[in-house]
Amino acid sequence: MNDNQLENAKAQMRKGTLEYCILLIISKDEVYASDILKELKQANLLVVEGTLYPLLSRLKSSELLSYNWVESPSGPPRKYYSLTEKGRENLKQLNENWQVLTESVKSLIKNHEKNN
Amino acid sequence: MNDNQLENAKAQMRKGTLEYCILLIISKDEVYASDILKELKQANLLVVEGTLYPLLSRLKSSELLSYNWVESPSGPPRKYYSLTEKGRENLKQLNENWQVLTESVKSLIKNHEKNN
DNA sequence: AAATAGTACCTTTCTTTGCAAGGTACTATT
DNA sequence: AATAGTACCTTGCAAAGAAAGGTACTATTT
Repeated sequence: MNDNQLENAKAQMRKGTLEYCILLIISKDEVYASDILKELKQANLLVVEGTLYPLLSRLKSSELLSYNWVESPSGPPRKYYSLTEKGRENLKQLNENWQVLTESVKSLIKNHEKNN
Repeated sequence: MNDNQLENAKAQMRKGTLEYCILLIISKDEVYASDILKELKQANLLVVEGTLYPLLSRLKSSELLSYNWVESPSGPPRKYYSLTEKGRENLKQLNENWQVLTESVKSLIKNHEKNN
């Protein structure tokens, strides 16, 4: 049993937003994996390669993302991702859902604060 | 492969807040499982028994929760849960973490909106 | 008294998924 | 030729949500 329950719960929170955040990032510019990792890091949302690559693949095969290969100035070629139409549609819904969720949590906080 | 990617991502978001929300609910009053399910439902956070019971057990064995048996006016006895000291400490940290996370997401939204 | 319905607890089984670790391959530099 | 840096991906493990099924207590109906 893992008894770092606190870190665990924090990780859970972060995970929940992962896909949403990645779609957000890709919605602006075409980016490749390292760009995404960098932006998530700047936003305090730590993610590693072993998480990101499979997730990008899943989103690709669900047709939310497309990519094209672009040669790098130095090193191997890169996969630059962008949102498909379906991806944009999806992101819009996740935006709404995120708003609803934060409101829900806010109401729970309000109804349960400072009674202990 | 499950290709309801949207529902999936929404579920992910909800899951991320689950433990936090449950601790919030228990922080106010002693409650038993059905109370928790009811409150989560009211907050649009659907959860089922098969999710809740194992989670409560985990929180118990991590010593964030304690319970006592209370006889029901009709039916089998109930486990009424309350937060331990450790549980309250934990909740405080999750509160902070939730604030930080929502700020992070907010900044991502700000930096990536309406450029498509 | 037996059967049924309602409530409350819990477990088994399956699937998804995050992540550490390891692997391949391309380019540039030493 | 060897090393370092970058970029892609996969393998294997563990955690955890959820559907379905199980046990047991009480109250009501037949």
